Order: sequence, then C-alpha cells, then structure tokens
Amino acid sequence: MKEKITKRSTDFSRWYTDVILQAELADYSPVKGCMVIRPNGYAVWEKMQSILDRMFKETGHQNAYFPLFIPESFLKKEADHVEGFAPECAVVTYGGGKKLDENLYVRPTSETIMYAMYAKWIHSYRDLPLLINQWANVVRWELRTRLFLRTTEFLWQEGHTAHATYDEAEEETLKILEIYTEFYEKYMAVPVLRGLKTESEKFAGALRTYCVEAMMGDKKALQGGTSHNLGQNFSKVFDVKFQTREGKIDYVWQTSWGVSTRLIGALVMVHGDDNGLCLPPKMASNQAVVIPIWREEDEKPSVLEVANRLVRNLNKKVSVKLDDREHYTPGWKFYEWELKGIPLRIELGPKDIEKESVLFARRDTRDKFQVSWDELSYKTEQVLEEIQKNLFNRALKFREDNTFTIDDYNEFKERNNVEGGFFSVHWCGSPSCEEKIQKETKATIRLIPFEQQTKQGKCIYCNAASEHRVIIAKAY
RNA sequence: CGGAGCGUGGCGCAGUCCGGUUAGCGCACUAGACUGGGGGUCUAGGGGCCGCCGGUUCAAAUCCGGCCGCUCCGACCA
Repeated sequence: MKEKITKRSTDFSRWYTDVILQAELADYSPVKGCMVIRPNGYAVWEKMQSILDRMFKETGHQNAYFPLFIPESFLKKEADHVEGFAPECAVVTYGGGKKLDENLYVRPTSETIMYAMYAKWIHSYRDLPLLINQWANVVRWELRTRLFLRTTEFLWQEGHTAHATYDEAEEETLKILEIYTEFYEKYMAVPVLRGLKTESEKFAGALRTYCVEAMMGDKKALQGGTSHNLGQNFSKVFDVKFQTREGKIDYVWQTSWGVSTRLIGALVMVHGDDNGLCLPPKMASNQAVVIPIWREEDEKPSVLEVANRLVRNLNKKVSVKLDDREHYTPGWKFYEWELKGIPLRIELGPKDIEKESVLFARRDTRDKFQVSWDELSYKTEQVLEEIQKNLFNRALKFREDNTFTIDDYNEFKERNNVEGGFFSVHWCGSPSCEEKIQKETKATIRLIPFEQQTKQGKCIYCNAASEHRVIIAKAY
C-alpha cells in the first residue's frame, strides 16, 4: 500500500506536495530549489507545449533559440529591468578555469539578449512584425521554492515580438492574452480572469503587463501567464531601429509574454482531490485506461483478447492505455490510476464479456456505469467531453462562490483573513493605498479585470474617487 | 537571513529522555504458490558506515560540541 495523501482540507500545501510526489510528476533534486520533472509530469508539459506551440504558430509566430548566457552589460542596459532581475540572477564568473573578462548571467528571461540580435536583424518596416517564440529554461534565484510553482530553474516559453507601431504591439499583447485564456479555459479547464497588472506588479521594463489569473483550490490566486507591452523601452536601449514606409527612422514597439511549468501546478491545485491528481482529458497523455479483470486462469485469454480489441478500436479516436500488468490486482490499479489522474477508467471482466459491455468509472465524479460494446467508442468520447466540461464548470462555480464584491475595508480584512477568496473592491489607483493594503492584509491586487461594469466608486482604503474595481487576493 | 521541525535499509517511521551484546516495524523489493470486480494471502529471502566530523565512555543511533542537508512557516518572485 502506498502512503496516504494528506487530506486537502487538512493541509493544502502538504496535500499539493504529496500529490506531486506520489503521482510522480516531479521529485526534489540534489540541487536546492531545483526539481526533477519526472516522465508523468513531463508528459503533461509536452501536451501543454504541443497545444500552445500550435496556437502560436497559427498566429504567425516562429520558434528560435537564444543562448543561456547573457553578458552582464546587456542585462544592465534597461534600468528597471536590471533593478527587477539582478538580485535574483545566477552569475558565471569563471570559464575554462579562468576568470571571465565579463561576467555572464544565466538568463532569468531573454529580453536583452534577444533584442541585441533584433537590432542586427531589423532594418526596415518590411522586416516587421518579427514574431519569435522560444521554449527554454530560465533561472531565478528564489529564496523560497515550491514544486512547479516556484523553482530556481524552470521551463517556459517566452515570446518576443517587434512591431512598427504602438497599436500593433498592443494588439499582439492582447492577442496573446486571448491565446492564454483559450488555453486555460478550453484545454486546462481552468477559468481565468483577464486584466491589467498594477504598476507595482508589472514586468520590470514594461509599459504595462496584462495577465490571466486563476483561483486555486485553496482560494488563493495564481498568476497564470503574463503578456507585456514593452513599448519602446527596450528598443531604445538596444537600438532596435527601423526605417518606416515614409523613410523616417523609428524604434520598434515590442511585446514579450510567457507561461511556464507553473501551469502544471495550477492543474494540480485546481482539479486535484484527496485521491490525487485529476487531469482534464485534453491534458492527459492517456485519456482512459482499460483494466482487464479475471478470476480463473482460463478466463484470462478471452478477457485480454477482448480488451486488446477494444483498446485498438478506441485508439482510433482517443488515447487509451491497456494496463495488463499481472503482478498488480485490479483494485491496486484503480488507486494507482486515480492517483495519477487518468480521466476515465474502463473495467473489463468476465461478467462484462457475458453482457458485451464494460464498466466506466469517471475520475472527476467517481461515478460508475455500464456501457455496451457497440456504444463504446461514442460513449468514450462523450464522457471525456463531459469530464472536460464538468471540471471547468466546477472550477468556475468554485471561483464564483468565493468571489465577493465588498466596499467596506474592515469587512474585507475580516473575510480575507477568515475565509479567503477573491475580493472585488474599488481602488483609487494610488500605489500607497496598494502597499498599505498589502502590508495590512497580505493580499495583493491581482489585476484590474477587463470585464466589469464601469461604475464610479470610492477607494476601499482611502475613500478617494475610484474608476474601477480590482481583484484583491492572497496569491502564490 | 529569522522561526519551527526532521536526518536510522528504497519509502514511512519506532528506538534517542534513562548509553549495554544479533538495530526493530510497516510498506516496497526478490522467489514461489494460491489469487484477481476498490490497495489480496501465505512461505522463504535480500538489503543498514543510524547525515558528516570530533569528543566523553570499558561501551554511543542514544550523551556533548561543531558542521552539513532537507522540509514547513515569514521577508523577494513566473
């Protein structure tokens, strides 16, 4: 018997770690703050990559790869950028046994090195837009790490585009936010809020940062992806210039955007339960597993024969695995696959063969029901779709049930403290109110949501006039 | 860096206060038999510089000192 997973309600944070370790998504590495992504976890990442990669390419982006090392001088060119990243960088000072003439920074993000190249490649408006994405690892020397959510090294994609006009850059920034939203909601079955980051939360060096934000199973917020309109901040310091159609010289307008292996953490925290991981069908490398069952030795050949046939058939439409390991009992396998989050379990034994049916067991609801062979293919697809929808709806309802519109500061403080959740409050826009709220409540302004009825109000902290509501929550 | 906790077969732990001969348990692992519809049973096995270094002692997993590592909670962050 495997060790029990800590109950989610007992200790969310331990539950999270337990699920990841036991479902074999990742393991702690010998290097502090780093993790090893195990095959189960990496399979999820590959799934995410393939979907996002397709979406990026469909919108005209190309992949490329830039170096891991960045010359110190590059990183220091953009003032806000240095300030934001320098403290959390790993720096290489020796190479080949000799002290380097110039220190090399292990990339915390690749703006600087990429834009140094862009300056070389872009000359004319005809070279624009330049739409590049890279899949890479980056390093940020974090003080406190958590599997998938914050590790010293992590995997991500970073898109970096250059445009001829501000409007095009802004359009790109928002287009990417739409891609992220679609990915979260349609594939990960995780509902997100879209909006703008405040000045203090925006990317170091950006004009403004848009984000998607999701509610985890403990009601805390997770920043799920960011898309930055960089304006001309970087092009000016890296001298990325182009000649316009009119013959004038201008600096390019840039964007950058990314999502990371943190997505996997979100998947765990939104859909997982006391039995372990629960993967939305579109995120599972195997959507279903067939468990053959027999009592007598002479039943085995016929069960396996039928099982193989059904799996072959199903695999035309979905990805199904046959678990015919003999040294594990069916019961053991049930627990194992639930822990690992496979969306649908299909049991097939002598009783089913007699009835020409199988037994379905849904991971999300844990419902079980009989399905006849002639309906198998269709039912499988249908049930998987239902699971996908149900997971999304469940997560959406959870977020809605735990999002509160509040106008009284004391009430907000109290409820934030006791029950947690997302709080929709008026904010005047002043950084000082923002900071005070954070200090006093440990909650931060997650975003200024796009979707809201623009009603005037009064700042929840200082009572000054406010143009919009913001979402405040405790966050990862 | 501050606070808390933990280092004992692969994993989870007991033993440590109060030193004493072969260091124990559960799970996992190996072999075999019976089994198989929610973590099966039995039998027989293998596997340990008790985190590291030093000290006290006739004797150290156990006491003392130092170091190292990890996890959790706070200050920075996708």
